[in-house]
Amino acid sequence: MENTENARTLNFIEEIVEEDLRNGKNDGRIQTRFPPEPNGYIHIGHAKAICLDFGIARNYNGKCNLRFDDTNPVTEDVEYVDAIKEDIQWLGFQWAGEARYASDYFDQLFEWALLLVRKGKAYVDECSAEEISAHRGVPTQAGKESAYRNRPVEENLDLFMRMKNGEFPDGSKVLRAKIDMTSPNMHMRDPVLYRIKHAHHHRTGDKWCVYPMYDWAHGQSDYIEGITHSLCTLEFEVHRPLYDWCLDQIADGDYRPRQIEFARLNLNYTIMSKRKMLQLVNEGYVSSWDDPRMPTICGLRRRGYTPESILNFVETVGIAKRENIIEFTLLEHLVREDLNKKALRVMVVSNPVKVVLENYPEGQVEMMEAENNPEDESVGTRKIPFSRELFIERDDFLEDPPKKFFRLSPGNEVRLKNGYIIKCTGVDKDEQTGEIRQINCTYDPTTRSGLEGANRKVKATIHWVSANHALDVEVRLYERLFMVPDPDDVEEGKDWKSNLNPDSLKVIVAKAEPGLANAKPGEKYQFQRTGYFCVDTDSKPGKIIFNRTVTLKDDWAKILKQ
RNA sequence: UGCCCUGUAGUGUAAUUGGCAACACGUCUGUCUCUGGAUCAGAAGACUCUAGGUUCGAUUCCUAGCGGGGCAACCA
Repeated sequence: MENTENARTLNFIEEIVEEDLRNGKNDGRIQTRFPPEPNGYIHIGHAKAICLDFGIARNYNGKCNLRFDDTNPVTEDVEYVDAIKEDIQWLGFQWAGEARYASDYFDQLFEWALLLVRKGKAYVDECSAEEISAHRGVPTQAGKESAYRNRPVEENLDLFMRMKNGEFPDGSKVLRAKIDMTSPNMHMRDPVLYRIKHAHHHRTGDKWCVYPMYDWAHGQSDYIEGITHSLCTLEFEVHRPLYDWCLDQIADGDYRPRQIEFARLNLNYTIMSKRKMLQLVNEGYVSSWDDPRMPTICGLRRRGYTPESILNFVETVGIAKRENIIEFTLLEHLVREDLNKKALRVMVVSNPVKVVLENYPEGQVEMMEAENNPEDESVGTRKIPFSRELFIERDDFLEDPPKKFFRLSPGNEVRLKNGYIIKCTGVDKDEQTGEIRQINCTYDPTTRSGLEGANRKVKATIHWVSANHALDVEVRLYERLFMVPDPDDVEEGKDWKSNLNPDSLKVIVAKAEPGLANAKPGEKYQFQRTGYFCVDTDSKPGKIIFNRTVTLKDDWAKILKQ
């Protein structure tokens, strides 16, 4: 019974893998790879691919390589290489051996291209990009062959070598595969294999001035690395015939890597395009790639998301081939679930109003004991100072409360978490504005937490901090970055940025229990009754900064809406 | 007027390969509680895109439609 509980059904890729294993394909070897292009930071969508690629390897006793797909030097940079490595490791994965680079294979790739030319399967085209594009035709109509398509092998060889030697300017020539200009698959209409770029490459420097295209580099790199299952997203589906064609040109034995496509991850209320993320950073809509509002891995990390929550998310979302848009609430649920087990509970008042306990001795301070996490006894307890003057949340008091309001109101009792039961006797208001300046209460000395008298039933428990002991902390309250589920859904003339939420960040100063003065960057807390918070990397001793990861579920807020 | 992929509760993923459509999130009730958190119990919600066909029986197989997505970078 318990076994079936754990036996998750296989996704379609695992089915293929197990089938291959049963058939003894590739001698039972499982080899995958995660192939990011180092032209941006990786995001939660990449996390899906990472979990798949590394997960398959892990579960089937295989290996997963990390391979940077760095065939386009003009958009790529080492800055991204380091960040990508860090993010993968933070998620809990480790690639086999050293990180690899498509650029490691440039010599081999070039040799194979030469082989293609000699076989009469590739030619140097001197048409302009525009002409090539025009000749390619449209999906519903066949293309036209280039005038250079049938030149002699020797001439192609000579020209290609001279391309490599830097004799021609950028864009003047390309090497194209000779396949079929009438193919219904556009990618088979003599795809470009090499282009001239006199560009500095972040690894190979100025060695090359011809660079392979994705289609020539990717499958061949897979082949070199002995990849068995080359997993990628749906948009590469139409490339697969070309992927296979390229491999067939250079492979001799039975072994071939197999490309399998799955649907990428989409999340509502967010964008998943590196281009758009870059724009948000460059135009100052967010502070950086690791801004806690970004769906990047580093952004989520800074926001307070745990690797476990992201892994669970990817697992829950599943792998299939149909387009999907996942609800953000699922991600939030999973981070709450994880943080509920791990986060230490503390009391922080974000919108304070003063409470004075009229019958509590002036100058007296009691140290109250508080559980650090009711879900985990092993993390123990701590002491919090209690005194005559306290801060509570302004929202926890209502002078004229509706029926279902259980918190503090005149004549009503409420429990102070880890403290006493108090009763409101009245309020002091600003004569001009009517704003409540101070709430007056009496406390019942017999109801201290842990004492017999504390067992009395009280409708609500609220959190508090001692006014004289409170620590001022900066709290960054984050909301979703976009106001609408689909940020790309805009009316004529507007662009996706018009859907940005102007209130996605609100910074406040809150009153925290004094022990938080020692909070360290990265630590995660639950502000009781409020939400989960993570100490920001900008935080320093003397200036503690918290990022709100996610709010707690709030039934009262729901009642208010009704 | 082409090719490829894909249609199962609001969302996502299943259905042991042809046997009463399940799970998670979300929604709604209620229970419990020194967090209106967590927990626990329960409910609603799906003509499985449509129409034919094969079959005792179809989400599953076949045919034809329809809807959604992708493909026309010297990007990946």
